[in-house]
Amino acid sequence: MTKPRVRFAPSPTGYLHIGGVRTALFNWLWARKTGGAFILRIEDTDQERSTEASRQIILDSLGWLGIDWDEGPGKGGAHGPYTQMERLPIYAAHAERLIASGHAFRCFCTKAELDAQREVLKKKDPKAQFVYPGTCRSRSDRPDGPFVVRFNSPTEGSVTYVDKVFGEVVTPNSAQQDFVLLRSDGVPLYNFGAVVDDMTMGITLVARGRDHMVNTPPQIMLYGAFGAPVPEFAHLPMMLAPNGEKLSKRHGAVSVTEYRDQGYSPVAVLNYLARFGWSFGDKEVFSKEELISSFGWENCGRGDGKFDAKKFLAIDFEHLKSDALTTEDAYVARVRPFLAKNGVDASDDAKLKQAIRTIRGRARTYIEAAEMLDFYFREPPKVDEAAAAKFLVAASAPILSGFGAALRAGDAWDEKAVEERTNAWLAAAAIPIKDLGQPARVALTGKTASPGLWEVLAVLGRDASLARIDAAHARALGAGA
RNA sequence: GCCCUCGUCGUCUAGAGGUCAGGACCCCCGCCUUUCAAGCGGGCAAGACGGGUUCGAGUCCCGUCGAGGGCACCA
Repeated sequence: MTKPRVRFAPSPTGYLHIGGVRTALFNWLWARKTGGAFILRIEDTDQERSTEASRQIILDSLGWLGIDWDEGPGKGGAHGPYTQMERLPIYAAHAERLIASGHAFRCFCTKAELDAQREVLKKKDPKAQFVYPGTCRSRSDRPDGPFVVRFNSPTEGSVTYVDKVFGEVVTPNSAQQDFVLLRSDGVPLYNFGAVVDDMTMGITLVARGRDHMVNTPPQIMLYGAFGAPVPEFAHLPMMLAPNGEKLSKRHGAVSVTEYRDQGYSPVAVLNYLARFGWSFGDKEVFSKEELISSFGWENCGRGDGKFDAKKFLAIDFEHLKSDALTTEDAYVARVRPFLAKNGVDASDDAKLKQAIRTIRGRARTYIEAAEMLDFYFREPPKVDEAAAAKFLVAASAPILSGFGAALRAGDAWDEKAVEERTNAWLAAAAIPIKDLGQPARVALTGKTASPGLWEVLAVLGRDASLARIDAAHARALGAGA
C-alpha cells in the first residue's frame, strides 16, 4: 500500500477558523500516523476576499499549533506551486483537455444573460430552480468575447462513493448541472481547482468538512472525465455554535490566534478539537503523540456537534496541570510572554520553575498562570486593598511580628524548615494557625487566595519574605493608630 | 421546491441485538483544608416520535418529525 497523501486547503480570507483547524488536524493526524504526507495548499481564487495578511495568519496559526506540512508554502515540494493563483496555466491546460475530449465546452452566455433568464423563470414560477439550459453545449463556433468553461454534466445515472465516515453515499446526476470549471478571467471555480490540484498533487484521501459533501459527486465526475483515479473521501461533521447556528465570531472566540492570545496550550487546542467528532473509548485527555497513535476514521462520528467553551477550558486545564502533558520547560516558555506583557521580569529560570510548581494545579490558562505568578516577581507585590484593609489591622500586628521573628530564628529556608519554625512558635504562643493564615497571606502575596504559605515562603526566599512581612506589620501598626 | 446527510444525558461522547445505557464537561452535595484551588467520594441527567423484524432493539428495516449542507463566473 502506498503512503497516503492528504491535504489541507484553506482560503486566506480571514482568521484561521477553529473548525478549519479541526479539518487540518484530522488530515495531519492521519498523515503522521501512517507516515504519509500532509500538504498545505492555499486556495486564493476568491480574489475579492483573499489577503496576504490572512495567508500569513494561517501559516502562523498552524505553526503555533505544531501542525507542520511536508509540502506547501515556505516548504516547497515536487508538486508546486502550492498557491492556486500561481497555478492558472495548469487549470487552463486541464480545461483544454476536457474540451478536447468533449467533457467540457466553452459557454459564451454572459452572467447578465443568465441572470435575466433566472429572473424570467422566477416570475413565472417563484419556486422553480433555475438550471443552466445547455445553451452553448454543442455550439461549434468560437465568437470573439469572453467565455467560461462548463462541464458537460450527465443528466442520467448517479454517482456512488463510500465515505470513510458516512459510508455509502448515492447522488443522482439529475442533481447536477453544467457547472462552471473556469471563469471568464481564467480563474478556476472551487470544484475544478480542487480536483485539478488534488489530482496533480497525488492526493489519495480528501478529508474535509461535511459542508463539502455535496461537492464530492461533481468532483468524482471530473476525475472520471480526466480518466484519473478517484481519491478516498472522508467528511467530518460540523462544529456548530451552542445555539446550533454556524459557529462564527458572534459566538465568541473562533480563531486560533484568539486562543493563543488567551493563553491556551496548543496541544490542548488539538486535544479538544480531536475529541470533537472523534473518540477513543472513554479517553478524554491526549498528548499529541497519543492523538497520532489513536486516530482513525472509523472512530469518527457522523452527527454535527456544538462547540462547548467550558469543556475546552477544562481540557486546557488538564494540559496545564499535567507535567507529562506540559513539561516544565514548555510551561516556562509559554507563560513567560504573558508575564512580560504584564511588565514582570521572570528571567530567573529556577525561581520561575519553582513558582510554577505552586500554581500549575490552579491555573487553567497561561493568562491565569501569569496573574497567579505575578506576586512572586513584583516588588513590592500588588496589594488587594480590600484584603489589606480586612487583614492588615491592629490585631494582626503582633501576629505578623511574631511570625517574622519565628522565621528569623533559623537559617534553613525551605518549605519544611519554615513550616517547622512557624508551627513551633504558634504552639508556644498558643495561636491557632487560622489566625496567622490570612494576614500572612496578604503580607506575602497581597491577596487572600494563593498557594500554601510554606510554598510561597520557599519560592520568595528569606529576604523578600521577611521584607514583605515587615512591611505588612508596619501597615498593621499604622492601621491601629 | 428539489438533492444529500444527520438525530444517545444541557454539551462532547461510549455502545458494533441481551449493559443497572458507561465516561467527561457543566451544576449540586460531602470529605480534605492556613486561603483559593486542586484532589477524593457521591448526586443530577439521555437513545426525537410511531410502526415493524426478533425470544430480545439505542443498535436492523420503514414512516413521521426535527436539524444541517447544497442547488453561483463563493470556497
